[in-house]
Amino acid sequence: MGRSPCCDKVGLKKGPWTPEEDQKLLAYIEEHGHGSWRALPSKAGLQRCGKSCRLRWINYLRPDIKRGKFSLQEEQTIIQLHALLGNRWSAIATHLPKRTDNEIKNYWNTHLKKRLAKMGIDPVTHKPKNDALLTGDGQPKCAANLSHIAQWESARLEAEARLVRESRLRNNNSHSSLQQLPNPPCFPPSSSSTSTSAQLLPNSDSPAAMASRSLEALKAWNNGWSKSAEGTGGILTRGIGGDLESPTSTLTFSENVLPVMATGCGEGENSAAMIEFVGSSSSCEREWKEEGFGNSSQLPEYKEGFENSMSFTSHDMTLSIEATWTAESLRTKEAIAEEGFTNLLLNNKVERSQSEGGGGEDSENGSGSAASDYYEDNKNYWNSILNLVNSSPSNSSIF
DNA sequence: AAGCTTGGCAACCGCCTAAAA
DNA sequence: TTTTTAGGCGGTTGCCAAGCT
Repeated sequence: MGRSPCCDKVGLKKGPWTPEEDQKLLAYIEEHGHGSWRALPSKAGLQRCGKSCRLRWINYLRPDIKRGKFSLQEEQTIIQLHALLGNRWSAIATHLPKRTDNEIKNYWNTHLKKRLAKMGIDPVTHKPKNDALLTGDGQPKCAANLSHIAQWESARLEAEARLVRESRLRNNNSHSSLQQLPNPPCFPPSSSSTSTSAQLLPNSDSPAAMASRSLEALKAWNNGWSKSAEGTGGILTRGIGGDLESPTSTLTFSENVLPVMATGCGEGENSAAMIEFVGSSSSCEREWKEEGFGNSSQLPEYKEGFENSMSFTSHDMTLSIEATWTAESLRTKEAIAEEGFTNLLLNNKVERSQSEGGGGEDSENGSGSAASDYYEDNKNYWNSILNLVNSSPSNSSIF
């Protein structure tokens, strides 16, 4: 039962804006700022409701709007963030500063969604539609892991975003110019079985206390990473243990890993968050083994995909399919920057489906290839999402 | 050339949330 | 503490242009 629309008033104009109306609105805002949108139309001499003025300004008249075709990089960013955030267009738009949420939403609905669907990727779940790795009950075997990982990473990012925001508030609490970021909605979804950052950071506390606790929480989080990394031969592996444990998710941080980023958002960080899929990989691997694939060294396409397609340097493919990006992998960054992650991913899909062609999915015995590709794509896909987010502007209001 | 279909996009609508009263 | 209201968000609609028959 929301409020009645603000445009009920008779006599208010609806529909497309005329150049004259645009001019009036533009002139008024340039001179006075928009102030109260509700009061603006009468002050500006417009027969429109405030909401309509606001939309027109935000989506069209604002001077810092970039219009026209979306670049490959922008497409990639949208796809990646959509995989992580879903239809939260305003959050996605914060990573494309010159694009409006409406424009992104439209572009998704008219272009990207269809393109992904064409490629056989479910635009909602970002997973292959005809999943050859379905379990008996029709659930993708690794889907739950991916979902959990995304949820946990989201929670972590939320905490980081809060921390940054709160630190700034703390440091600049007298600066009214600081833009307030919107309070993030509860995320990850309620299905998440353990603590979320929302629980870690109760809203009732003062910003300073919250910042302090945020810091502690993040320290604990990151300490956990580094501690458990000891003895893993340089690959920092951490099950989300203790009170942050997720039953299915395992993330990995690496101190010396260089981020493979196609977006150009991040450059030179020494630490990049990367999903190692240790939990999911081993479970997937176990499942593959159970299905007669033996060990993962019998997944040549998987390894080849790492070495060629994404230029990974693999470590011990047999044990846990752990892989990391080393300095050698930097060429990947350049390659991807040229080719674009989206193309890389989507072309892989196309080529694969074409090569599988005619006979469709080899869902029986031949699923080794599909399984490995699926796994590889998941890893690549989500790693790149996380790298994207990790290298995003610190003031991004992603949540 | 005319009619029809499809795709793209601007704008609207309804709901939610947080702030103000 | 409760109610009201402005702003914001995501879903949807409807218009228009381009392409097709």
